[in-house]
Amino acid sequence: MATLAEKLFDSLTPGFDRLEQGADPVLRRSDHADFQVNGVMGLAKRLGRPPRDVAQEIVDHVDFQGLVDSVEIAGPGFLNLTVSDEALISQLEEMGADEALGVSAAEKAQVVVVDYSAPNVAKEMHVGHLRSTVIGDSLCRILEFVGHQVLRRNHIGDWGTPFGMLIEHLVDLGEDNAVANLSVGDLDGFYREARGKFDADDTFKERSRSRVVLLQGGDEETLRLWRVLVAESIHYFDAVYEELGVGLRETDVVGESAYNDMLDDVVADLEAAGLLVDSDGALCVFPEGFVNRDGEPLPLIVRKSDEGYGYAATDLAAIRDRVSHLNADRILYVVGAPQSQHFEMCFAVATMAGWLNEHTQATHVAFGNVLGPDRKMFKTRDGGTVKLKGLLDEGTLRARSALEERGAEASDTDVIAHQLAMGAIKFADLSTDRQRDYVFDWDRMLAFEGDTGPYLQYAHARIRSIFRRADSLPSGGKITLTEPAERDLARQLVAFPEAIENSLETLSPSKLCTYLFTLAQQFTSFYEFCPVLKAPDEATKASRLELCELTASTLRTGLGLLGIEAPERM
RNA sequence: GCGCUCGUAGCUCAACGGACUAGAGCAUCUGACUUCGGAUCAGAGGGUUGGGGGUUCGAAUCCCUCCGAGCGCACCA
Repeated sequence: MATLAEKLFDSLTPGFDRLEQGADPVLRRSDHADFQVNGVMGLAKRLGRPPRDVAQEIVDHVDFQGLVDSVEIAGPGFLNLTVSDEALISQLEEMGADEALGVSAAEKAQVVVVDYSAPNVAKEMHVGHLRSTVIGDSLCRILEFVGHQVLRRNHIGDWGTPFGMLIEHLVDLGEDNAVANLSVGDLDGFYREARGKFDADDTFKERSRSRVVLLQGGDEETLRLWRVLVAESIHYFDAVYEELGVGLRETDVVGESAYNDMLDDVVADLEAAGLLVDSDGALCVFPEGFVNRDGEPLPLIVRKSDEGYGYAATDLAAIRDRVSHLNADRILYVVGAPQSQHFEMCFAVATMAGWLNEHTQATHVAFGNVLGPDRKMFKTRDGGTVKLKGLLDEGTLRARSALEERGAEASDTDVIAHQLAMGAIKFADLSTDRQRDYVFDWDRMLAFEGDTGPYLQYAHARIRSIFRRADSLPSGGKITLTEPAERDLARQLVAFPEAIENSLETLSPSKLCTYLFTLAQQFTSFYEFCPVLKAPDEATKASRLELCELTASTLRTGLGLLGIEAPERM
């Protein structure tokens, strides 16, 4: 269905086209009216005419067909549009009848590969994985919501030299013992012990090195041991995803090792394209525009001088595979900002090789670091990395005690505490612009006041509470907008599709967060001023119940797209 | 040194080249409880948008320059 903004845009177009074909009205939401048109000034300038005259001429030639109550020419040449209540109401009714709440499906459904989370085998997931996992998950949900086919890819670190020492450590412990060890979830302990022996014990170091050779050589027994490590780790990751409520499954895991067999082909392709240069024994591609410290061309090292492959080769193989076998139209990499140069180089090389082109695009969806309250990298008190699992558990504990303090209404405190905690953590993360570093602060995100996940969940729970007390449920009653608070709420409700569109365009769930917070705020204001169950008459009550229903579904749907649950009560 | 990202209220953040008051949230202060859930609402104070130039009818936003922060810059991912 068409959004209100689209309808207004369409009625404005003839007025602008008369004066200049294709001129953009630059229609925006406004504080001064419902919408404002900013395009007149630019157009007037191009025509060399006084802006207010142009504005008047446009107004004279536009038929809003009842969408607009008043058009006012303001300031240097703005058009302020006040939308008619009838238009707002019919928009709300369309929205209510639409499962997608007015969000139209993408014009062309694309195959979108979203690469996110990517923890390392035999290493604990830490805060660094939180943003990738949470942002990636939300983007997947939003993309699917508008009809794209999303392929989630968990590019786990399951290959490379550290596996020599890890496998040898596993052998030392004895397999059963090691598995028991790992399944407890103490992956860091396992890794640290292996590392410790590797640094301290020359024999162990030597064994590790030969083990790497065996692994790369495809030795069956070594591979079997490696698979044990990988399987145990994935099992552990799954538990974390489950707790976090993220849609990543074991079938989404396509780790680095999955590309081993394709690396030679990557080299062959690049060689055939004449891109490979031998530099100190390493096979490199030198994409234009990248220089090192000394101003010399910077290579992307495809094959190291020891003939081994590094992560650049794997990343290139992944692009090649995703384009040619998965038929991806788009590939998103939800990976930290520090890697941006690496991805720029990979994308440049992939473009040179012809894997990426105007039909298939790769985008690095970069995000900033997680900082502690001291604005430094978030670490534990003794300087260690913060384990993700511990963080999630702590959040749940904190949420539970907050619930108990307030005398929770719900009986299943454990479930609610968990939903609140995950909502708080995710919302805090998602609501900050991706690019920026973000400050992790329990007190703020779980304060349950202000711009937080729990505030949104609370707004939703309150609406559900009204329905529990109501003798009749919303049943498509006629909506009327008399109070200002009703009108403000209506205006915000119909803007939902714009919020989704905006999030998608910028690949920033934070836009959706802002929208939902404003919606929740406007709802609570409405709730304060407009009694629903004690409305002055039955018609008003029915109308307000409709507004409640629409708000509840919008909140539930919006939170769902962020990966946040909307409990019935709390 | 080069490159990328960024600098907005005491703190955490918005603002797609647009307006008469640069917005929210937290914190502070003032009101509102016989409450459809006060985890709330209404209101107040708080800003030369890091500094300086420029482009523009109009700049937090674009360009230049300086200052400051973080990250990256050849065989680790």
